[in-house]
Amino acid sequence: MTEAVGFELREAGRGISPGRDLDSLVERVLEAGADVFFRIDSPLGPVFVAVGSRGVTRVDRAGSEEEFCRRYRERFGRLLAPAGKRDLDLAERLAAALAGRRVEVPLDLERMTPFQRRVMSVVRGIPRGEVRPYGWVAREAGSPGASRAVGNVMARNPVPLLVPCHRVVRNDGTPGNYGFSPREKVRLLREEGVPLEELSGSPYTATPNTGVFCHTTCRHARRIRPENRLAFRSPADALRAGFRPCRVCRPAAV
DNA sequence: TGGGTGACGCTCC
DNA sequence: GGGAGCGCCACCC
Repeated sequence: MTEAVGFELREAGRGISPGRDLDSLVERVLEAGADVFFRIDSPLGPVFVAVGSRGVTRVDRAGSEEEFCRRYRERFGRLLAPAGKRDLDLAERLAAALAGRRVEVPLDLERMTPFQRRVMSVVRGIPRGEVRPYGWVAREAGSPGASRAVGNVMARNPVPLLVPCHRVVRNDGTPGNYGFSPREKVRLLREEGVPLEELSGSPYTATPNTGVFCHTTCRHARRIRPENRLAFRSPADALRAGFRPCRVCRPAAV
């Protein structure tokens, strides 16, 4: 079981006492004055995950343990101690969340601005296998037109995979950039079953049967049979053709 | 405080 | 079709 999540069975650091999950880990974090880190296999390969008293603070690709701890200390001003056997439940939950499954994992985004937190919350809600454009994220976060600012937030996402910034793409349906490289973004999206070729150039899909148009990866759009599909390049085009936006994926403001 | 920056988006050519 | 140029917005220094 432990091998399945790639969790390192290392004894806990100084001051860490027994506990079963996040609540008890929180108590121990507060006692020890140090946050706790895990090394877990993920779709990005092995990553370090740091957890503080309020939740996950950082996900980063695994280099050396020393380097991760040093950078964490510089950025957060806190020490890191390796998680222990007692933290297996949380390690498994983290592994599931990193793999894109819907698992409750608290995030500590205290250091972010209100706009950044709204963006993170919107992006966190994009389901596996679906993508949304930067402009849509900006609108849903309450700042229509701030798509470039959304890109800035994504570029500094402290918890990649847990906040799936790889599911945010350009308005024209092309993948756009990614912190770990655009190729990595494409790979992650393919693994999640996103039809990138179909998406590029026709990011919106409608059907005359209902008069509704969706983001092409919306779960409703993906049920439309090929012979009933109409592709659109923009919400404006779909609206002009007389379609109304889907109430689930909200491709346009109503 | 204000100018520089950027994982964007739109228009023009 | 695709690249250049510029606007936009939030954030940083």
